[in-house]
Amino acid sequence: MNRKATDPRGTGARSATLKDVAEVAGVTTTTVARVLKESGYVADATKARVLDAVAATGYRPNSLARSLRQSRSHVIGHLLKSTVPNPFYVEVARGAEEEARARGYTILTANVQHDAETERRAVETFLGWRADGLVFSTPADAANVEYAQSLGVPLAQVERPRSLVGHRLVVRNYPSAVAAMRHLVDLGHRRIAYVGAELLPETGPAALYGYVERERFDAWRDVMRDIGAATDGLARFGEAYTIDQPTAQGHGYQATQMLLRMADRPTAILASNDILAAGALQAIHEAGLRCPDDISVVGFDDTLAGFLTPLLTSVRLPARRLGATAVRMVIDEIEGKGPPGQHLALDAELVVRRSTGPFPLRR
Amino acid sequence: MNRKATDPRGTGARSATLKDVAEVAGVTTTTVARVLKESGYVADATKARVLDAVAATGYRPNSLARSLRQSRSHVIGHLLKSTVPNPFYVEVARGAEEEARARGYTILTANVQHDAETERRAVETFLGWRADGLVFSTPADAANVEYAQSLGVPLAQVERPRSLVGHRLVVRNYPSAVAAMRHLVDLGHRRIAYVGAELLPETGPAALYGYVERERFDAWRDVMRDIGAATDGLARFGEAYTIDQPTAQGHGYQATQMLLRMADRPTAILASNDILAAGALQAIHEAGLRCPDDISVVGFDDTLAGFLTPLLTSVRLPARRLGATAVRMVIDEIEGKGPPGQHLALDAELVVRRSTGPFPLRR
DNA sequence: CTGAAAGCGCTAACAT
DNA sequence: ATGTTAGCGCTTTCAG
Repeated sequence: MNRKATDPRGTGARSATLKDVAEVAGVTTTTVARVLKESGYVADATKARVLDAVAATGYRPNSLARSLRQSRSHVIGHLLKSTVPNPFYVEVARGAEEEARARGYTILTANVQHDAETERRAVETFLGWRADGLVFSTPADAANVEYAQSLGVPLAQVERPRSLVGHRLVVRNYPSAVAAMRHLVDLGHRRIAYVGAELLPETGPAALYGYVERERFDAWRDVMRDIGAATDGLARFGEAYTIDQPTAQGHGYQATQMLLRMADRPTAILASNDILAAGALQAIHEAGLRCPDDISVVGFDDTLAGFLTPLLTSVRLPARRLGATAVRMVIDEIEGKGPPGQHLALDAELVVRRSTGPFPLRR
Repeated sequence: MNRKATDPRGTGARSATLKDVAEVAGVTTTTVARVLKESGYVADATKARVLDAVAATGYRPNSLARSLRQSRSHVIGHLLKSTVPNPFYVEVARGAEEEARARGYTILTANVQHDAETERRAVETFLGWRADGLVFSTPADAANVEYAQSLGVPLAQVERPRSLVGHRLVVRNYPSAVAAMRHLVDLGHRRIAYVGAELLPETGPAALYGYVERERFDAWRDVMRDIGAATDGLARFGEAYTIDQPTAQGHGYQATQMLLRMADRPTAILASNDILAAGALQAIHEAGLRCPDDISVVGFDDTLAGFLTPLLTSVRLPARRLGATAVRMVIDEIEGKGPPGQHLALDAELVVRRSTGPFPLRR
């Protein structure tokens, strides 16, 4: 058998090339290629011989060579801000992978946590592989997004876009937060606290980043105003969580402790994510109170909700669809099937579980 | 400026090639290459001109071309069994990525959940990209691993190896489970229940897969025997969790309900993972009991532990190191720096939090 | 110290 | 219905 090519590891397993197949089938590489991509006319007899040869040689197309030749890699680079401890991004990644595979693309993933420098290097790596498009699932730094954009690479930003370039995909946080609040109000609550991450300024580049928290907070404020409830001292902001110290004993825990010490303490809490809500549940438990009997809690993201005690009422984000849609937009743009720079907002859904109950208590 | 090459999207952003740089610097591609990889003699003056040209053209090496030419892609394919809802695999992925980047490799990831067919396709994709090595972070099907092995691709299996090929990396579950049990025994517990996933047969291909659960169970059984405690009715097996219905209300919950109904109910529970432990906490809470006052709980994996109420005592797995080490072994083999087929076991560590307390109660 | 030339495996335009 | 040919961008001998 033909073994003239390189075989670095000496495994004797150099994979067959088109040429190998062609020789076995007694045709040229062109014909083999035609058979494999089912284009152009090939006689049935030849076709059969070629397919036999493909099977006999164990031929496997070389994506490297194809990409180089076509100046199209069919690779999408996916930059994930973080995946720990928040499974949200894992689902985004899955959605992205499924969509890409369905369209014949491969996803290159980089977990960049929240580091601008790591993100920059990942962009360079992806461009080195001549990725046809990029997806930033929550960009760490606007500069990186704009850099890629300036190079003409089709790209999408998922949640918390950092700038106005490329496709932007967000969650409609406001209405779902309003729904969560309405749920509490319908249960009879009027004294509802808000435990969230720090709000960033409304202007400047941070405005984009902060809109998730801002929308959730605005919903709380607006509903409270609509029902004519007092809000003094009921909104607590702090650091949602630190990636390297995943624990419920952070801001959610501490803020709730303070709320419970208030003379006129709240009867319900809207937390801006499940991690904060987990901290709230912990504080409630330690204070000897019961949820939802003494106080109701609503989370956001629906990541930990199903594992907490009691099962947490939370707002579920369309994570998988977010990833899939971002990839679809980018591929459509690459293939000239869709316009660039689309802006889309997907709906989230309130999942009612057991951490919310009526007030005043019926017993 | 030279724009003869393809520019499919008409962005005017065709990236510069070695040739472009060479023309600007007034040398040949050979010289540019020499400067870039800092090998061979290049006059300082030429070097400077080349570097200027690199900067001026915005040259970025084409990994596709380099890989094709060298028959070495510097790509490692990473097959992840699942990432939801268990953050364990996310950490494995991070470890793998960090190690790979440090060694100049790129990781291609595929989330294959638990599906053998998806896994097979991912292997094909990776081989299509001529990955230099593969890492199966918990293989779904032995056949896929053996197939890759038969092709001579260096590979590693992380936890739950399905066959005896390639590098195998596991966690020393037994001693850490013994440590967890000793912790409970030291607290005065003698009636300790075990809530785990179904044990698979000890022989046949499933034996490899089942060893994780088997080791954790064996530790429970052995310690119980050592302290002369009765074990009748105290071991409960079931489905740990279903990927698409992430909830604490599964086996852990139900098994604990049954345990709590026993006449001589256990004073502590060893759960074989945090999800089962979350279910146990839920059942305890709903039964009107308190943890650890009435019953202690120990989890495994330390994934949800930090978010549960009360904070769960759990065994932390060296997830990041697992991923990094698997990649290191594979790269070492690729580069001829290490032997193939290594078998390594890493230690896990008991993290004591608040779900475990003394028995009998001191109050 | 630098250059010329071949070729990695594939595709696509152009023959025949 | 099949073949010829010319590269994609890079690395690697081999010359000079």
